[in-house]
Amino acid sequence: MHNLKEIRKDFEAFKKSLEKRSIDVDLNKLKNLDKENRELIQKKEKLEKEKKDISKSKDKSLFAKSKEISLFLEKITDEQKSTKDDLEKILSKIPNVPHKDVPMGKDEHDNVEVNKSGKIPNFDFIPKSHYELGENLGMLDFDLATKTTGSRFVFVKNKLAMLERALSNFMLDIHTSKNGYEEISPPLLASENTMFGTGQLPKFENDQFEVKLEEGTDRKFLIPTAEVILTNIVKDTIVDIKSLPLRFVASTPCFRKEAGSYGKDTKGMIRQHQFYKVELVSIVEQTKCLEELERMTNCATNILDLLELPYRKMILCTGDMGFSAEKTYDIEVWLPSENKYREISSCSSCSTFQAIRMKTRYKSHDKETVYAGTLNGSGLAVGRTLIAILENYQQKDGSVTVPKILRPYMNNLEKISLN
RNA sequence: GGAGAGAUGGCUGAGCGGUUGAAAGCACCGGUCUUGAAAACCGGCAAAGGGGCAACUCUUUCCUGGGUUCGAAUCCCAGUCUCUCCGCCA
Repeated sequence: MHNLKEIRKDFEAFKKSLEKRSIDVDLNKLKNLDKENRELIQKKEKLEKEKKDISKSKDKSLFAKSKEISLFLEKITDEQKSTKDDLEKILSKIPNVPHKDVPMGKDEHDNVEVNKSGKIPNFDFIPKSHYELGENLGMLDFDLATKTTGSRFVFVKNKLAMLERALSNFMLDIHTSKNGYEEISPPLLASENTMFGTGQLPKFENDQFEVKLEEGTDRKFLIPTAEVILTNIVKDTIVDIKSLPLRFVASTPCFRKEAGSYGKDTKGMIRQHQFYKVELVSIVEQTKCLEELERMTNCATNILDLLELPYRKMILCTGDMGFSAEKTYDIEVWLPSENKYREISSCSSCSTFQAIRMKTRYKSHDKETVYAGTLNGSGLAVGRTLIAILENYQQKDGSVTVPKILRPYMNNLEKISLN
């Protein structure tokens, strides 16, 4: 969320900075509501002061007047409250402003490649897709998931289930022992307020799975990413600056409705309603966001290096960035069957955008209370890593070689095959 | 599910109708002392919002939302959460 005070300082500049992003918000209305709101506040405070003075004076002759003021004050207060609500409603739906480094663009076609890494495998046969490989091995079962649950779910079985588990453990080990992240096993449900904090609500309610609970109780949502729950660890707190940066990692299932992506990636497990992801979250001093973004992205690509998977790093253009981000790198892994790179990680700096929503602050070195910076990134999406391994490590006979670094996590298994 | 107890500043914790934004302690910051540090002593230290170029000033906030009152952290009602005991399930 944006700081109204900052917006006010230079409204035109703010307006301009958002032109790069596709937004459906009436910024002029925002400006007017802000003005109206402040006028009402002044009126209100004047009355409150009057009332307070009377009560302090303990002058009985003025008590009746105070009562009168109360009545009027009630009206003004209601009016101010509803103006404030309208204001917040608009404000909460405005996306973060892109950082200057971010290239202008409309959609994913305008993203810019930063670098490539790894060797694209050369096959002397036509490489199969991950779902062909998985189904032939009898270790990916989409039909079974349709039977028990519905579309966009999958059963991962046998050695591939083991591989999935190995991937999680491997990634967690690297991030905790080498990259300084603290491992967390968090709740998978988040409250409405938590979802608001990271920006999933109110604008993207349609993408979320809400859990049906008893009437009258607080709403709860299945987390679409561990980012939500890990970032909100510092919700409503003034963090000790000495404890920064905070770095958390978790491997959790993620749940997404994927509304609006009907017909997209319907085959295979690229786009599922449920998938495992190892998520990295950093809470930093607001001046250190971009520095941390580079670090975090390196933590993610390091996993691909270790797995010896070819990838490229992209910087997202203004039109393709997520709601809360000021700058985002996508890491895309090579998928032989599609003959192209596909997203396997997304690392974003959210500047103070989420911190303002969550009320996460710290005392800066010059003793000011300021908002923290938050970052999140996948390190990596486990399901898609599984796909990448299947496709890049496939053999002519339909078996799959286990990447060397994972073998210790799989009883030294070297090959996944039918037998 | 039944019975109690509680929710106060970064933390611990007093206050139970009127200069209480809130005692005290810890933590933190500044100073004296010290070769340096520790200790001791002195001083400072909440957040959000409004007005002002600024010094500064005003308002709100003691879980949340209502109510009583000229006046509420303090009284009443509703809700949320936490803890203890019993039951139930793991």
